[in-house]
Amino acid sequence: MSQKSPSPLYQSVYTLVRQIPPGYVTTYGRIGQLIGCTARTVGFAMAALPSGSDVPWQRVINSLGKVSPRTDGEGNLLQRILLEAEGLRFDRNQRIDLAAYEWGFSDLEEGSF
DNA sequence: TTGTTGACTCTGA
DNA sequence: CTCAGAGCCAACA
Repeated sequence: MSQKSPSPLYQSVYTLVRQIPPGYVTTYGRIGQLIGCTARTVGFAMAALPSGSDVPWQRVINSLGKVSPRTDGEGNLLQRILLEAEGLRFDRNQRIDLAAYEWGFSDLEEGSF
């Protein structure tokens, strides 16, 4: 059952995002460095992500700790709702405290304090 | 093949 | 801290 549509690179992104536990978030750049690509490529993979997928794309945010202004429009709003349901805390400017919620891929990235 | 676009990040002011 | 510009890689026509 090989999936032909998406590139192997995309699968790497999705697989990595699936490893994110509930209540935690990560940034595009972090994933990009782990898979060996730039943040733009990671965001591109997310954009190609179909609705109803098993990938918690909602836990993927930008380095600013905020949801990205998707082209869909209401997508960023949905992301905020989903993250709040996970137990995350949003700032007055809809910003998340990465220092408390950013997941460092403990299983893949050792150390990190 | 080239050119454009995109859910980003970095550096400078 | 915020705002603005440039760089980056990958997919699509």
